[in-house]
Amino acid sequence: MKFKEKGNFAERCYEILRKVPKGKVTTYKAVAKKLGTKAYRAVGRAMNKNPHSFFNGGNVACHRVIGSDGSLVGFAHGLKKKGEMLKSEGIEIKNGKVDLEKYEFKF
DNA sequence: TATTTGACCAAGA
DNA sequence: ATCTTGGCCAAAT
Repeated sequence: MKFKEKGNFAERCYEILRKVPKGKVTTYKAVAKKLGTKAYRAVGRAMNKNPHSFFNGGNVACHRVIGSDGSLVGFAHGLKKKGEMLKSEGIEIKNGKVDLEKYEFKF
């Protein structure tokens, strides 16, 4: 009984993102690792789709996900917007980057 | 079914 | 420090 359950992967990502408290951020790598995979890219791609975005009535903080380097890699509505949102949550951004040491939320 | 893509990452030049 | 290359995995086309 091997159920591939494709599509479940993305759902998992959203669940994890929901666990990230306000004022904290996580990295694609961390999420992928949590899922027990190395599909960093797949995670980000799932965010791009983000069926649970705030605009869709969901509550997945896709903007709290950043690169392992602390950079705001990308955002569906523009990196600029992403930075603003993070600042609004109390996260300090320096030179377009976030201090992972301070704001990275560990599961 | 096969190919391409993507909000990544690490290493090399 | 920046740019390029290769590798990784899942979803889209």
